[in-house]
Order: sequence, then C-alpha cells, then structure tokens
Amino acid sequence: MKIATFNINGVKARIGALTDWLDNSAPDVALLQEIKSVDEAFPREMFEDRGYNVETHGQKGFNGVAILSKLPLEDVSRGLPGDDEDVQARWIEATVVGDRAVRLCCLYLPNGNPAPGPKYDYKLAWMERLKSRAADLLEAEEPAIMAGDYNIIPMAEDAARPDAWTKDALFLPESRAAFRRIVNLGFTEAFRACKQGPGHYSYWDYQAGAWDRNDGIRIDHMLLTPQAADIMRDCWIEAAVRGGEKPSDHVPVWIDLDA
DNA sequence: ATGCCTCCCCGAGGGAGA
Repeated sequence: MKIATFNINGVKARIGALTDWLDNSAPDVALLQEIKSVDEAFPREMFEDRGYNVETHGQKGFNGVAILSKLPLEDVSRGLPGDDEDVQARWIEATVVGDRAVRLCCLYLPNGNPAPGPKYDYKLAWMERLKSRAADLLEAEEPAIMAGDYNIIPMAEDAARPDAWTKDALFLPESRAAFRRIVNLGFTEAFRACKQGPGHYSYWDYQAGAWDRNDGIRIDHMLLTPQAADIMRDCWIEAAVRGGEKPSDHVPVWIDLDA
C-alpha cells in the first residue's frame, strides 16, 4: 500500500496539478493538507471519479485537511482532541483496510511565526495535544501513521541554509525539542529510517527562485508506530512535483507499506 | 530572509503562510 502526504496549498488552485499527480503517481492513499476549502466546496467528485473515497475536515479560507483512499475508510474522526475551543481544521484520522488495517492520521501542524507570541504558544500547545494523541496510538499496539506538514525542521541537515532559520518557529530549539519528545515516545521517522544525509527537502519557497537554487527545507514527515515501522518497505520524497505546472510549495512524501 | 510570491477572502487590498 502506497501512502503519500502532500500539502497542496489550496485545492481550488491545485485542480490541474493534483489530478495530474493522482493519475501519474497513483497513490493508494493521499493525505492532503491546506485544502483551504469548506467541506461543501471540496471538489470530491473529481477524486471519486478517479476511484477515491473522500473524507474532509475543512474550514473557510485556510487550513483544512483531507484523506483520499482507493480502499475503504472506517472510523473517521475530525479534530485533534484536547481543546474544545480550537476551531482550526488541522487533523483528520481514519482507518484504511487493505490486507490489514492501518490507522492514518493526517495533520497540519501550526506554523507558529512570529516567535515568541500567541501563534507560537498555539503551536507548542498543539504539539502537546499531538503528543497525547500519539501516546494513545502507541498504546493500541497497531500499525498507525501520523503524517503531514509538521512545520518542523528536525535537524540542521534538513535545511539548505540552516543559519537563515535560527529564529524561525520551524527551527527554534523549543520547537525541535517538542518534536523529539513525540518521536521519543517510540515512533520511527519514516524518511530518516530509509535515507540519511543532507539535501532532502519537501518545501521550497515561491520567492527568490528557491526551487531553482534548491534552497529547501524538510518539514513534511511521517511518524510510524512500531507495528507500522515493521511493515515499512520504503519511504521517499517526490521532489520532481515542485517543478511542475502551477505547483504547491510543498511536494509529496511517500511510504510503501506491506499492508 | 521580520519577506523578493502565492493563496485565500472577495471584487480592493489585507491576512496568512514558512
């Protein structure tokens, strides 16, 4: 089973790029972030026509997450637990049933800039809630994946120019420590379990020719429970998508599971 | 690199992103 996470930066603006990608790369499951659409306006028929089941958790204007799956989705849950006041659409999870069941969590972690400030406080609080949900997933001792736009540069090697990010919410020591606290509960960071070394990025700014200069950062991640890591075949980044027509500023990150 | 784009809101110019 091939699963991709992809921050599409607006579903309406990405109709062409997204359908081309689905037709050519053919994920079994696509976990989408930043759909920037309410559920009612999401172009679900476009995906259903291609054989995908569609589950969305959107809001007006920004944020929003969705799951597309060629296999049936069960037990869909919307919103990250832990704060009834939080109205931002950044979390959807569901179980996909192939040869075996895998719990899929699709997340769009807050950016947090400027830091310090209320947006950074929200990011750290959100990560504390994520840690709590992550601990529950581990306790279930089943294959589960938490994938999406984490807005975290884990290590200096995950940025082409780490010095440019030292005061940014994506790379502040406190942000990275919060990410490690979640990983250290017992998760495997899928990409780094398959590929080491610098030069692997999942985001390039639209400005100043960042893509042409390969001035990127790696901020889209997949965290696996031990039972999911057991069945991982491979994990990779589909960087070429960034060079396409009207691209998102992010590219898909993939995992292949024996499931 | 405290923002050189791009997206959204709408129907002008501002908020948000990373």
